[in-house]
Amino acid sequence: MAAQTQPKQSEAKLLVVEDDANILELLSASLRFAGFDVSTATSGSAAVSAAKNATPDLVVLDVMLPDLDGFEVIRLMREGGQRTPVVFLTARDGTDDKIRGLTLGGDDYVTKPFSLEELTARIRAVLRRTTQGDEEPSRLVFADLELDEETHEVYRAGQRVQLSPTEFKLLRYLMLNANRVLSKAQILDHVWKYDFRGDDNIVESYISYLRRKVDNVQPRLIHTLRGVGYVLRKPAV
Amino acid sequence: MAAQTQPKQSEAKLLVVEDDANILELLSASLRFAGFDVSTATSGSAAVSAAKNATPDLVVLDVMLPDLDGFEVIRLMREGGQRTPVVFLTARDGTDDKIRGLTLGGDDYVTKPFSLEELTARIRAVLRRTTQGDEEPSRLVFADLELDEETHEVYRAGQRVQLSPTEFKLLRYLMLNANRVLSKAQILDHVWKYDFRGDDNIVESYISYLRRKVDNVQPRLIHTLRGVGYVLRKPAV
DNA sequence: CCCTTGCCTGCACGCTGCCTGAAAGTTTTC
DNA sequence: GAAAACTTTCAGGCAGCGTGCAGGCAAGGG
Repeated sequence: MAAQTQPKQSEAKLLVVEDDANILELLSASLRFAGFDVSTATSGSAAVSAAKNATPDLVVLDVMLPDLDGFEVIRLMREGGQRTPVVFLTARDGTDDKIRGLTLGGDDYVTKPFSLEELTARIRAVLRRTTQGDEEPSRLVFADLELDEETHEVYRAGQRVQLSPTEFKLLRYLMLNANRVLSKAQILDHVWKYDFRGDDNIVESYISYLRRKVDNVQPRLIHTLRGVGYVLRKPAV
Repeated sequence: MAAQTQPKQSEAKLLVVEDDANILELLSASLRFAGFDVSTATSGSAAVSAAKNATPDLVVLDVMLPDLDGFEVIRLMREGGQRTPVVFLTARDGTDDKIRGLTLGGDDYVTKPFSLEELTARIRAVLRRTTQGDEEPSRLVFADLELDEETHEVYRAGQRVQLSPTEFKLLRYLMLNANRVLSKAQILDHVWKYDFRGDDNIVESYISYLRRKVDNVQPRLIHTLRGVGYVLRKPAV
């Protein structure tokens, strides 16, 4: 495992609202580690008052809560004059029409089960577009590799490359952690959904796909460290 | 065994939780020797209260415990507001799917059987990244020999050298104990897994590999003390 | 000076970890 | 509802690695 101080947007204050203790723990541990200042609540009413006191920059909000649902929570918060952006966590139902139209106000949502990579990417995106003065670019660059988080476009040596969703998430994770050695377990924990029960081999497969698509030219950027993991870096000097 | 005052991070307080008496003894003895301030517990509930009282900087935690499992222990500790980082000890079973998610939040894990070298390296890595102000560099330097614990890169006289996992661990152990004479038995005990039952000759073999790869230039740094052991040091003046 | 002992290292064997092609299963798209 | 795209699993193959063995060499003592 490697340290993971996210370059910027760290210290943004997040309020995470989730009643499932396991998921709350999962979220708060990894978001704190990603550099956010995290506070938590486990019910709708607690969330409303926490939002009043803590004035978070963004709320991560499960829509399914024991007392009020997420929409009520937001309504109450906004009646109080707060216009805090929100990333909702929703069940996969799909039938939940209320979710539709959420992205209009600059908010976003992620369906459960999600991957941490995906959630943090959404959080970063929402913060990026709600923070005026947008110092935060949506384009990741490493060597001659470029990845645009907004348009989902990827270029290697100027050439456009088409990636599948999982390939894209994996590459983004590698780029965000360039020069850091990542174990397969770590990659699995961040890039795959938290309920994934497959084995490490799938990481090998996707590394293989990525190599074919974006690392088929010199210099090679994706390196294997046998028995340890993978790392995105410029070759040794 | 020789004295082994680790340069820094010593005096960090560790809580070691393990129900197997032999392993607990092995761990606490060698971690104390490595300069840590070690307290112990042999059950999950004892661990929770010990953590409350002793406020350790890091917990070394077997996931398999007679009463609560390691995950419960951590959840209880964190519900109590403690954010202590953890290095988990897990069986190699693989059947334990709870292992997923362990690398989140800056924690890490080591599978049994492990080598002491490996465990202490993980402990140091976790402490390094959870201690703010990170005074602790991940780079070991001795003469013109450099070893980066995070990227696993090794340089001799500026030249990049590729090492196998065991070669890397052995060199790290030598560098951490530079100027200290290490017997073959001692090296075996620290660098190889604790259930290794082979003979001393394997240490000779790996010293030989290391010499070829990183000690093939002047001045020679790896020295044999016939009948005693090996030592990494600059030649006598 | 020779013998003993400890150390060095080339070699070989088997194992493990990794890569990748292909098939099977799933989801999305049209 | 069919086709396409994507995800996941499986298995074969390969290279790197760990380990034991044995021959040779060097150091030190008698």
